[in-house]
Amino acid sequence: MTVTIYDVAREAGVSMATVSRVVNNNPNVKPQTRKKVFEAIERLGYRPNAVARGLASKKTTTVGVVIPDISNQIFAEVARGIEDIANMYHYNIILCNADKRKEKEIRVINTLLEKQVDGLLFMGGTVTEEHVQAFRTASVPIVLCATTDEQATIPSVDINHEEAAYDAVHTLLESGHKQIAMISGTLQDQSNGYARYQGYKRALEEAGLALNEEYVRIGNYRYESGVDMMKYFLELPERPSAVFAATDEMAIGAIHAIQDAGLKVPEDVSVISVDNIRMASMVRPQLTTVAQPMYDIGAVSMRLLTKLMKKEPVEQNRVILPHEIIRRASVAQL
Amino acid sequence: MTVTIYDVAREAGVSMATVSRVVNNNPNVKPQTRKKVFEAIERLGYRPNAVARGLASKKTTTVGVVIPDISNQIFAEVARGIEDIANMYHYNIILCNADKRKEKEIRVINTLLEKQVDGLLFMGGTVTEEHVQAFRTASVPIVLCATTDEQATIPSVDINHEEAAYDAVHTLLESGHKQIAMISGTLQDQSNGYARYQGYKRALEEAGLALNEEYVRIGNYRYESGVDMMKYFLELPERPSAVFAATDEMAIGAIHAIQDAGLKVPEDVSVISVDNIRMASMVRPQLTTVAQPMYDIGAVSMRLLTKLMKKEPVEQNRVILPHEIIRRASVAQL
DNA sequence: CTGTTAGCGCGTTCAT
DNA sequence: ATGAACGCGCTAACAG
Repeated sequence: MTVTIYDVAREAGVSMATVSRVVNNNPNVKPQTRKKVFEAIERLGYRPNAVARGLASKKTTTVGVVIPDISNQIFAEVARGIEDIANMYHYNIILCNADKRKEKEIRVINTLLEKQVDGLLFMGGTVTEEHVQAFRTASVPIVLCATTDEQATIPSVDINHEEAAYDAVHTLLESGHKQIAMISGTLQDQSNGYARYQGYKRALEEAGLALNEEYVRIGNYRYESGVDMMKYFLELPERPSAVFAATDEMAIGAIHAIQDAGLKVPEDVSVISVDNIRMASMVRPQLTTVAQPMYDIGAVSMRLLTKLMKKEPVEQNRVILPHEIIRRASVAQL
Repeated sequence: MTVTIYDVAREAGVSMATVSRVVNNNPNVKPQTRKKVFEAIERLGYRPNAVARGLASKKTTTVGVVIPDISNQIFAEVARGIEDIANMYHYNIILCNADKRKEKEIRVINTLLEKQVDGLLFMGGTVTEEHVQAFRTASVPIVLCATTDEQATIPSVDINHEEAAYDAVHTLLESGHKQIAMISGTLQDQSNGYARYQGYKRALEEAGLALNEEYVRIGNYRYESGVDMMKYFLELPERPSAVFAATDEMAIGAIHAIQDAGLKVPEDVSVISVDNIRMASMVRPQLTTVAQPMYDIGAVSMRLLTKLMKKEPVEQNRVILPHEIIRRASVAQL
């Protein structure tokens, strides 16, 4: 039924070793023989069995990627970067969605390892002790992508979230704002939620401004929570003149909440955030935000992983990519 | 170095066959023996090798999914549906991005087949003769997801795009609009671009309205082209009173082009489209659109595939899911 | 340049 | 209920 390397060998009148050489581009084959083999392959419709190959060679030319949420623009963009570089180095990708649930993350890490991937890219999400534990049992390299572990023991590629947030708030400060609210992500989330909140805090402190608890709400990174939290701020006796959202999505929600209340952005309230997803320029007014280089994060982490897999020397196990403020139209000068 | 079923067998004082039985939940094992084996597995940190297992059993419990564009909200949503059902039936997913390029689509189909997936889900995109050819060489079931082939020979799950478009335009007609422009996708794209254009045409015809060539522009499904095409319409001597966009993204672009020109939606121009992506309710005014059940398309197609893989009987090889108009705020009554 | 041979780690008869 | 032995399709020495 299925045609094997053996059938091809018989059809071409050579040994299976020769067929294997041809298929694997081994130069040690006479051109004529090579041609015969190719013809036999064509005639029989032979398709190499990657599973058998993987077992024999102990390599699958496949890397596993765990993604927290496939429907999140940010991760999708990072994934593109990963993909492109993977392709370039002839690796295939197994993308596994983990729903942002730790239990499922651990599970997919293990199935990926069972499938004998040559390397693993763990994207986004918080890296707990349990994760580190699971990574430790792996015999292949792993790199964290768009996240880091607290002990900084695992190779990773990310931006400095604290600084990005600091820069965003600082931009507001520069424009004369003093009543700056924040729509944060969960403080449990080490690398994103917590770090961005810390950046907000530091910027205020350095400006000599007191932290007002009423001015900090915790959202869930999504649009709807941006709307809700902004509504809350709008009803405060002393309305903030600007708000910093931890993500673009929440910022866009905030913009709409402001508009729905009959106010204008940025005239009445300024909005800024971090991310620079495509949607940031698909709102009116267009969103001013601190861009994180999503594609590059993916690309660089995949590149790092290829080096690790090939046991090439790497200069840096832990790379921080630069962020950049994109000034659009959602922040007013006071 | 790597611990195999053999090591476990020795450690537990049984044969490898017994270990295999335990790992595969074969009931023919004395509870006590089972316990011993589990302990040995634990002690050694044994992790089954899915590659070896795949070779021996000729099953990988993995299905391949080719996705045209991972950063497209629609496909991401469909993928979630696929994922959930796959999980339910204990299949793993290999997600492969194909960049909407035919050549790459064919390539990933082949690598997926080489990897011995138990089934294949082909998502979105146009299905050409070449695709059908590649599918034919497969010895595993394949289902098309959010697309169909012209000859209707391959199992598929989709909506009726022609009717969805018809309903959208009909909604405009009902509201009294007579000058209805369309921002279409490429007419080369059988299942989406072309079909939706046909629906537009039929609705106009049935209403006794002439098709005005100036009122039809071809976009590329994305926001920017929605902006551009709308600008074109706005400069026409006789501005349309409503526009039907083939996708929500282009519709949102159109809304912003209208607003940027100092006009209002829907007072000056109404906008409607097909898709109902999350962003549709993340604009002002919120977008009226014909919803396609993206999650369900994914879920149903995966369910169909599981049946095919298990050789269970299926009632319908080709399922059309219902669409539904979501009335929000972008269409005015004239 | 080509063929022979021995596994890779595991599922699966077939005995016992 | 358990074990011995074979083979899945291929790569990788080793010979020649």
